[in-house]
Amino acid sequence: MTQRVKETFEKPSGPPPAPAALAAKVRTLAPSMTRSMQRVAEAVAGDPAGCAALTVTGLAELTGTSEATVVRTARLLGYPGYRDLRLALAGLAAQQQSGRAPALTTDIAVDDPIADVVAKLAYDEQQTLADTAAGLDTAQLGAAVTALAGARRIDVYGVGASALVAQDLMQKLLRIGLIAHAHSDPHLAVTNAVQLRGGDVAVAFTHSGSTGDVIEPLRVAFEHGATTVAVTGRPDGPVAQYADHVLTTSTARESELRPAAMSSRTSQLLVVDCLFIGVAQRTYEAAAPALSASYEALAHRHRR
Amino acid sequence: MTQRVKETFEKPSGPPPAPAALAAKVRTLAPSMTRSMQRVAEAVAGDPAGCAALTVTGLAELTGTSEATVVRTARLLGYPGYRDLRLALAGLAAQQQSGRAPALTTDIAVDDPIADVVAKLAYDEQQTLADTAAGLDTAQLGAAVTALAGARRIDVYGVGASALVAQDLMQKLLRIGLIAHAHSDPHLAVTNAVQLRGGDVAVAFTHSGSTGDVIEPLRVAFEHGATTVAVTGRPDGPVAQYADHVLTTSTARESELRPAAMSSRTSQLLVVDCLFIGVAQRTYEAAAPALSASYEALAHRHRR
DNA sequence: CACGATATGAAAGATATTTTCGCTTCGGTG
DNA sequence: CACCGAAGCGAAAATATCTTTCATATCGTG
Repeated sequence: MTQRVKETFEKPSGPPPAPAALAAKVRTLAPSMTRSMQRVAEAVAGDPAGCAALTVTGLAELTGTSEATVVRTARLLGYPGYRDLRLALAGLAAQQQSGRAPALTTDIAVDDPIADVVAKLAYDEQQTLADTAAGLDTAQLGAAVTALAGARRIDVYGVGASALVAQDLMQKLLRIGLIAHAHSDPHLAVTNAVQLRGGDVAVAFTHSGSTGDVIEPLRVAFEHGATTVAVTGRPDGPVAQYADHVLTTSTARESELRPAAMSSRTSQLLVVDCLFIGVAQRTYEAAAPALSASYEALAHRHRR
Repeated sequence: MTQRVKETFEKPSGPPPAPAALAAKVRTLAPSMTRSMQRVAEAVAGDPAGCAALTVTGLAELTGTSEATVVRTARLLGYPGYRDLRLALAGLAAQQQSGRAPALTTDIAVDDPIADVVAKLAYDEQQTLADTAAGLDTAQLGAAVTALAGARRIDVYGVGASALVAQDLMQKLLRIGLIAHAHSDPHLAVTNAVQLRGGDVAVAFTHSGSTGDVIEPLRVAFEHGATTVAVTGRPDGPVAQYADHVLTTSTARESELRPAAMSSRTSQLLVVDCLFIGVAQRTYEAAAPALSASYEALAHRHRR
């Protein structure tokens, strides 16, 4: 068995920097930012139009940081430099200007009436979906789909809330005739990961990007030559180290009443759906009959 | 000695240069432009996005002119310099980009590019959320929340894709200190339902409203005096017969590639979240510490 | 409290933009 | 037809802006 090691760890190599996904990206990457960078990111996300009018030096002064920090932030957000961030900012500003009013989210309070809770939750989850869609790297997604579609065997890892997402992916893949297993028991996951080899695929779900119980089996799968996919909210987290393809899920603000698990689940499930549809497309000949077959099988279990 | 004068163009004194009116401005000012400037203006009006990516030098070369001419053109168009023209160009490009609607009303086709799949799925799920929120009966929801918050014991039923939703609800309820069990095995579900009595709550998830494996335990729970809640897409289906409270989930159109399970899951999960937040609000005193406690317990399982 | 790792900004270095300035062209004029 | 002046134009200098480097400051950790 050859020891696989990932060489480049910093360049996300995302194709073109996303235009509208900026706010989402800021939120997604915020945790991995330093204090100074967060100040810059905050300013940028808060007032795109205003910041677009500033030079590096200007923005540095405004945020009480240095030019270097501004450039670093721009890089982290996926642009080659400040100049390009600025262009994107101008674009964003123009969109907001012409488009609809920017989204403002209110937190859910303890004494909110139930109707408000429904409205706010629905809104937040819609936002999460939009952010996720905007932030998804379609190249990575396509690569993951290709790998899945041709896999001999697929393992899916996830614990806690992500275990359900893993199950969901497994169910869907099974339904179109692929061989998939979802593991939520870390020990069994590792035990099974050892069986994987080239041509197989391992998918790990972890919002934090640092869930040891999920990283471990992914690492084993990676080192055994399987194609590995990480679905995480922290594309720069430890899990990415062992992932051939990283799919980024969006992070919504969480509050006391709304744990992160809630929006991360929504986000992860969208990714699952995308993977599923993508694979179904690629394997259409085989998937179509399988889909209707499983539907038929269910019919008789329904009363009438 | 010849008196040399700094080459300046009159400021139109218009406050900010218009963003979208650029094409018009080019046409208006074309007659007063020199040949070289016209070439530049033409390029700019013809391909804003492309030009926004170019530096002065680049645009000068592209148009076969010089940097100076490019700057002069920018001035004539009302911008202080090329830099600002470039920003406006980026904004214009972004507007045009977002302007054309991606025809999201269509179904997902087998040959849709992956980017379209993402957009359509996200859009559909957003739609599902909106529909669900709009169609949810807050009175029923409130009643269900009240029942859950005061329950001695909670059973949750769901099979197939709904099993995951049931699990999700269980996980959330457990996290705030309630006693909940999710059953996906119909036999065990019935066996356990027998244990329920007044003050207990049973929740059933079934999109079709006619899944026998889920209706049966709910019926048993109902007959044993438990408060029963049905989350279904068919509020008039068989399951409603044994439900004290019916929460309606939305049904999106399904197609060959997009099974109903997909949108029903999204819809059901929103209901779960609403129930969860509702209960957390009612039991805030107990829930708040429980929430942070479970968060703490998880922390050490994360690397770093 | 020492240590290594990371974060940060000042200033040097590289690019991009703006200005300067002379060359060229062209139309009119003596 | 030679001459002149005005306007167009671009090469290159001057300036502004962006990027990189590097030394210092800071933080968490053992």
